[in-house]
Amino acid sequence: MPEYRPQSIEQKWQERWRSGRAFEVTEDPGKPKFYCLEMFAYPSGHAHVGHVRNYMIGDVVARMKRMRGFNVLHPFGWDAFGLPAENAAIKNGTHPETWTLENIAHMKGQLQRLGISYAWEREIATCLPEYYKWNQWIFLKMLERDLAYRKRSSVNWCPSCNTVLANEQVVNGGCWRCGTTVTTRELEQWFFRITQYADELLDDMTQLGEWPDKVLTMQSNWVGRSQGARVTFALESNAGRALPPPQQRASGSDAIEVFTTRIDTIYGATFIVLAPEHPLVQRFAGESPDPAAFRAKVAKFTSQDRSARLTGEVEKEGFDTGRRAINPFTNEPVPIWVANFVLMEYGTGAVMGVPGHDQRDFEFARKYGLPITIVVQPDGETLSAETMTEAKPGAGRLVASGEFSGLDWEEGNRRMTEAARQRGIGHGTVQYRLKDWGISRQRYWGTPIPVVYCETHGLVGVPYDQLPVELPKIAAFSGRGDSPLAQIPEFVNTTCPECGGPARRETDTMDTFVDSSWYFFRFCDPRNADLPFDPEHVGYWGPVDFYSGGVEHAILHLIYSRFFTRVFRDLGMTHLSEPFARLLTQGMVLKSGQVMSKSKGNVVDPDDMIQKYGADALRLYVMFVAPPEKEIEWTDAGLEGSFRFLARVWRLADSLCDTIGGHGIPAPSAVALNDEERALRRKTHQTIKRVTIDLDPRVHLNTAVSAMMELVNELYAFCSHTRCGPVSEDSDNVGVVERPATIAVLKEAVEALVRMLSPFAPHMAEELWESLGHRDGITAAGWPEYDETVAKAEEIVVPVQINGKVRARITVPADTPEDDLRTMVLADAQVRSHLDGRAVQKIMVAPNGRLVSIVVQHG
RNA sequence: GCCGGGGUGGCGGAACUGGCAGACGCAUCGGACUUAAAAUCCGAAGUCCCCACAAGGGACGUGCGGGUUCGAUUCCCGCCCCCGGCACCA
Repeated sequence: MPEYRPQSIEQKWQERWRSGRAFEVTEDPGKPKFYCLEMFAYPSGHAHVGHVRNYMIGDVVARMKRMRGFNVLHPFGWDAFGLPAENAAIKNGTHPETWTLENIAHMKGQLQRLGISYAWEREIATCLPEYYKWNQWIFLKMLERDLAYRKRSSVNWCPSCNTVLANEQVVNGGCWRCGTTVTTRELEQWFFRITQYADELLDDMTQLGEWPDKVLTMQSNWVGRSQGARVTFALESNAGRALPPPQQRASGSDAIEVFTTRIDTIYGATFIVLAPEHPLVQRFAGESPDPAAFRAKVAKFTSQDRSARLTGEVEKEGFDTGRRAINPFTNEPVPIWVANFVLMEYGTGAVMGVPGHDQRDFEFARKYGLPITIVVQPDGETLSAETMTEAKPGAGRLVASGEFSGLDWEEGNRRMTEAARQRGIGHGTVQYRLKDWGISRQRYWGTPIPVVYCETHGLVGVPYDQLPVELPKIAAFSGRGDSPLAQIPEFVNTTCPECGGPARRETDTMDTFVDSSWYFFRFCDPRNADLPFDPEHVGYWGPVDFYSGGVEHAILHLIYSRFFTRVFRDLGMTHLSEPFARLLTQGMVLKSGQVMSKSKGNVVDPDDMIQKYGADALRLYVMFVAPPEKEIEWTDAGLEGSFRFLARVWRLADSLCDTIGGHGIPAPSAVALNDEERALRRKTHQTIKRVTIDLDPRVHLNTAVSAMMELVNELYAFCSHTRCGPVSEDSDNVGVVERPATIAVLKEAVEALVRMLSPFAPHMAEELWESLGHRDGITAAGWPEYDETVAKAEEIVVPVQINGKVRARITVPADTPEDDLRTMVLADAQVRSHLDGRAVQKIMVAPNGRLVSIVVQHG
């Protein structure tokens, strides 16, 4: 008997799949489609087992769906633009393109050695002009529809390297290369107007029933919708005059507009706080008695570390501007302060301070001696402004709120919003945390933004027929100066498409998240030279039915992809709004409790494991050790266990293939079976049922493997009794199985097992399938079917509880009627000894006769 | 602080809708085979207690404390801890 030697088998089948184009697909209206996708890879160099876990999970699903008759699209590609390539160029002098393409070649080899069933002919790499051309195309469409626009925004700047830094190049506030403290600079940058879709992105999450709750929550936090109102506080100098009409007032500087979610507390608003960057602050400074001192106080706040201010690590501080505004509900003047905790980026950059009902305002008021007024009294409490030690946010009844006093706070909120609207001093509104997506990167290795700046025509999009704007080759990377592209005159200097006059190219490139926001559509039509994709192809394959990847992409990538899908929809290129029907976020692979990384030196290279145990054992181990969503701790012993299991299956099938591989073996349903044969057949069908459901729809890959292990254990026991198969070798008289019924049930069991195992261990399964006498490959063999009546147990063991404790077990035929069951239980000797003569108060049978429960008097 | 997920043997993990807790595997121990070992095959095993031992029996046991129920890992209430997200967001 040949030993299980995975290496030669795996090479053999990988070569056959490749030459037979086994996983390439075309559209087939006669078959249901299934689009199975794993997040494509960043070609960082060598993939470790943590990276490839995701691909193995997807491959099990793809292979299983193929066997179940689906037309499966399972493509792969490379998220090939990005900073590490550029960093490598700066450090080692390798060109980003060379570095990237070499990494792709290596990682592709690793994936092929794992036997992942990709349609490699559809492979894409985002760094190729044939791909990024379409990023530019999409950008121009967005520009036309006012979904792309320019505005000033700040970037990280290293004053020593004299260059812009990406967020990930800022380490603890310093430059990644020289450690110099990073400052910020204002630059004109490009934005995508994702906020236009904020409501839709939030509301449509109800359609994402097959996404993890975790991801939905994260996205919903990210969009951060809050319902509230904008209210205008007039400046005191204008208090005597009648207010001008609202449209003039909103833009005028004689009033302050605040955003609040609790307009019902406005009678308790005893001060106003402006962000240091608020436009009125500069005016107040100019009008103040000592403008220099005023500005110095403002500058103290604006110079505070940006991120620290945003995260609230800086102590709350403020100062009184000396100016006052009129609370439009109380008509009382309130002081206007400036403080570092108010952010210009959110809302209107001005807030009303309600210290009685907002903890932050409370602390601020106590610190600076500002008045506190209670305007909401919670049920069963009487608050007092003098004695309270913290603010009381939340529910209650309005007090000291004029005509609104006595109302419940929610009702008050509605009425006061309406009152503000009627009086022209405010309106209900919705505020989002989500901001427009800044896509400009002052980097080389990305998609050039297809825009030129003409001296006479200003900003002009590059015409579609001139796409792509190709990245020029750069000889050397210094990591200094402006955008690398700005340093190449041949690139920068161009002509205006409108007038032919001199023009300057945009030198920023796009955020690489643009590349990944639509690649799943490109896979449907990867070589299209006229469009990003043909709507017909996406119409057939879309949406992605099963998408898996790391939870680190829960927000950005997944929300940008949802945004892009809606943009394509509005361009008439797809009917879809949601790109991914089902999402699985796979857990990480840890080694000694830590994430694998090159710097920690704890990476496990799949190639090493393949060499030692084979790709099949590696795949099986990773699937078996935990559910796909959970993180796993790598152990060599576990991998060895999986190898042992595969070798056990190998010995079983190999030793039986002469017996069960022949022709003319009857179907198990056509012959009379003895008890043992019937039991094996039942186990076979039970296993098929469990594995089928565990894989689809549940994707509980670990329990599917357990079920197959149980079947193998049962098969070994069966062989041991019938003296055949792998256990016959040891014995003196090798058992030759002659009973056709035995052969029939063995054949059914082994063939079902091999087929079910094939998504996990495809090479071995193909090899065994072939040695069992099949020619057409295991995918064509289809998924085994189970017969519910065969799977059903004939006899069941019914536990008997007496006062909640299991005291006996009786074996009865399945489907014993409840009444009979009661009688049998009460007649059972064991039960009677436990009853000990006590009277039965109650006896009940669990649904399907799974358990009998008796209640007796204690005694 | 708000939101989401979780806490089960020595370890990874099972348990579909409230019905035998610990499937399957790892590690461990024992037996068979072997001159021996490895490999393989077969078997044991939650904890504690009773019994000289075994057979057998009992108590306890799914983070903690209560509750509902004939019956709770599962449902409800109140806590503790761990992981993840958001957060001076008005």
